[in-house]
Amino acid sequence: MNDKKLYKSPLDDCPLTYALNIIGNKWRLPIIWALSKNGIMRYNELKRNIDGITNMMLSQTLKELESYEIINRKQFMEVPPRVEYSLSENGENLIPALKKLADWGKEMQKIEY
Amino acid sequence: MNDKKLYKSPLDDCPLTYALNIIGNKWRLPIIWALSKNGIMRYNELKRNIDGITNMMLSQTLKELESYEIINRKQFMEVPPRVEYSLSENGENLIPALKKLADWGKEMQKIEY
DNA sequence: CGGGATCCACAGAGATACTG
DNA sequence: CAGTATCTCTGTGGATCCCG
Repeated sequence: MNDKKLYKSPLDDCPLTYALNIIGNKWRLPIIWALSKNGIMRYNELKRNIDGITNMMLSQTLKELESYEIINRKQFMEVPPRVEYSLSENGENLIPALKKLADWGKEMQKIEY
Repeated sequence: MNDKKLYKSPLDDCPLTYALNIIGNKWRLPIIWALSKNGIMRYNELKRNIDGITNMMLSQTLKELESYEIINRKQFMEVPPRVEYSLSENGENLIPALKKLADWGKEMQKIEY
């Protein structure tokens, strides 16, 4: 399961660098954001919600986020298959920090160019 | 000056994505962090302080941060040349948000693996 | 001292097609 | 429905050398 996990810097001394490695990839934020807004979501629901993401990127990123225990994956043994994703507690704890960053970003957008 | 600026997504709708594009590059955080700790710093001082950074990466990243108006560059017409860098107000405003993220990262580091 | 120019390597993202 | 497997390509970072 956690055979690979981080592929950036293995020895993440700085907590800030560590955090940014987690959310820095292209599709992680969109997924976290979507789950934060909608609560529990299924695979194809996420795919429809996140514009431009491919199956490969979605499933790969979901697996990574799961390995960080930022999201929960709940699989139902049914036909057709059903899998539900949601933010874990770690994931929820991230949201306020992201909001702060977003506030800063909003101010920045106003003054640039 | 701002002939190129962003080379990620030109139309950054989301303020969060916008913020992450700004701080997401490899050396931007280390530079911001160093300036936040030390106040005013000279070029070679930064270089000594940031482990592993090359001239190219340092000067390029400084220019980018300057174009975002996150840092100030003050050049003195002396021989030998002297240039001082420091955080601008935008840069200072970023620090609290980063601290929040770092707090989260610290919690994450504790529970993983 | 404080950079700039050029060339190159490689990780990470994308396209496409297939499967339990 | 919920994913995987390959293969390719581009952007970002790095090495090295040069300049005012």
